[in-house]
Amino acid sequence: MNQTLSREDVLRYSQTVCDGLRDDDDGVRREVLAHAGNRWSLGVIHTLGVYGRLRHAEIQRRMHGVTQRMLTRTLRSLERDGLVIRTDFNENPPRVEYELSESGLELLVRMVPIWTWIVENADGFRASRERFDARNDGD
Amino acid sequence: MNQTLSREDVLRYSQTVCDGLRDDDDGVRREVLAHAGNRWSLGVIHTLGVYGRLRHAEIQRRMHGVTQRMLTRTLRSLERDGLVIRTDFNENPPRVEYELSESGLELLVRMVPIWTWIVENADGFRASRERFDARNDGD
DNA sequence: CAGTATCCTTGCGGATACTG
DNA sequence: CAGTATCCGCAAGGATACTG
Repeated sequence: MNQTLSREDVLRYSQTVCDGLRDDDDGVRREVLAHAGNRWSLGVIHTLGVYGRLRHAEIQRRMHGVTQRMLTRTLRSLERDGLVIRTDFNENPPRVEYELSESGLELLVRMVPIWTWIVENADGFRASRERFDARNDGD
Repeated sequence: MNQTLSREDVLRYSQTVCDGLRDDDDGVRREVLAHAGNRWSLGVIHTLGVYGRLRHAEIQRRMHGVTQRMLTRTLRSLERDGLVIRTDFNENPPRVEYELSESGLELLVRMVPIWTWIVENADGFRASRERFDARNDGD
């Protein structure tokens, strides 16, 4: 849990964040980052990471609660940024397979520590919220 | 760039993602994760990480383009999840200072690799998008 | 200075029905 | 099977004005 990472360690590296956030004219960086935070992207990346090549319906079956529409949208935006590779076999009935690109795998690798940390500390977050809400009820 | 991380390495760790995404009744985990991906949260966390304790207006000055309203909202939600500590000195004129909590620093630590990776590969993402858009123009 | 209050636009996410 | 096409509610994000 304790990373024995001093504030100085963080600062040394995190200057990149500042620089990167500023000159992002087209917003690409922020949008790639958004893949980490939105409803389905991480789930898709993870599913493809674990199971390899999958068809549309197979992904949907392995994820909880995605609609067909949102899955399509998510896959499109991931494909656009090169994180997911789409292969259309042009068959009838249609067969399309999705797999994680090298890039997508790299993102997954870097997301795992964060997600693990969140899961481990979920109770702490919940508690913090309860305290906050209690404090702000009496206003 | 090459992480020499095999697909197996990733899978070993990333099972947590799957488990964590499923039984998240109140959505706390996903919402904490969202701090990583939304417009301003990461910027605030980074700014407080670099500069330490800051007042509302000082944060705004150091970030590019945040409105007062969005900064307040962002700070509130971060405070609620215990990532940021708010200290109100109850003075007049008002003085309120914000700083990163231990928890917030831990998130920042885990965000730095992702952000660094995104910044380094931004050109690749841009290129991927152009190819994608070109492909899908001819439809 | 550190906020609220108000109004507005945009896009996310979901439900449902339809198509090649 | 792998999508589109519609329609919808909701929250993010922004502009502007006001307050203790």
